[in-house]
Amino acid sequence: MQSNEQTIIHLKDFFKVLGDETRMRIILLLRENPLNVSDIARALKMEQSAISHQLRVLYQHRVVTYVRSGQERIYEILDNHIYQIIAQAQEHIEE
Amino acid sequence: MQSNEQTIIHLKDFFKVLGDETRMRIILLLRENPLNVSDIARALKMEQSAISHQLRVLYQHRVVTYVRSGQERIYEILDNHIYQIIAQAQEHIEE
DNA sequence: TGAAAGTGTGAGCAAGTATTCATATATTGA
DNA sequence: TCAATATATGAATACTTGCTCACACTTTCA
Repeated sequence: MQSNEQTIIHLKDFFKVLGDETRMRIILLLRENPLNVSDIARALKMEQSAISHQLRVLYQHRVVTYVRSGQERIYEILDNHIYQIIAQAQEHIEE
Repeated sequence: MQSNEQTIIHLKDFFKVLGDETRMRIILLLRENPLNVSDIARALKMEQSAISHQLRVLYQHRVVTYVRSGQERIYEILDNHIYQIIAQAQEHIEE
């Protein structure tokens, strides 16, 4: 396991993205299936704007991507590998 | 993979702890071997107080523990499983 | 007992961040 | 083209957080 300066920055940035309740909820929600912004907002009972802001963070950090469908954007997880990490964290927590 | 309210809170809290540069440095530093507070501060070129504050966060979240040795506290990682999670995150990032 | 060394801790401050509000942009369909 | 719908975005604000400073606490040893 390497741990130079760049790696450390990338690691903490990655974990920081997961270290927010709203973003974590979005990630877990998208495990079921892709959803558009309004559906996510409704599911989490939050404003569309707040979700949109967080989706941007997730997009910029390559956690999610989206496909257009008319005027909607259907967001989905870019790489399901992230759920392995979350599952491992969950195991770790439950000890 | 379960994802009720409590689980989500625990997950984001766990990731939030890892989502800080200083704490990540400490964690990676302690992979080599246990260290006391002064040594950690010296290694990271930071003030003892700042390290002490962060060690408390790591301790409260059960990432590290310590043994007394005279007036020193030798900190060590509580569960090495955490390095598996970090390694997986690193793989994820490098894609 | 008293000084020294190692560490912990509370207050304060500066920087970062998540949300809301208002509004802009983009797409569709009439 | 124009209204309606979906989403994005900038500004403002409240909240969080990491660090420093000053000092308290603890242990050791002379």
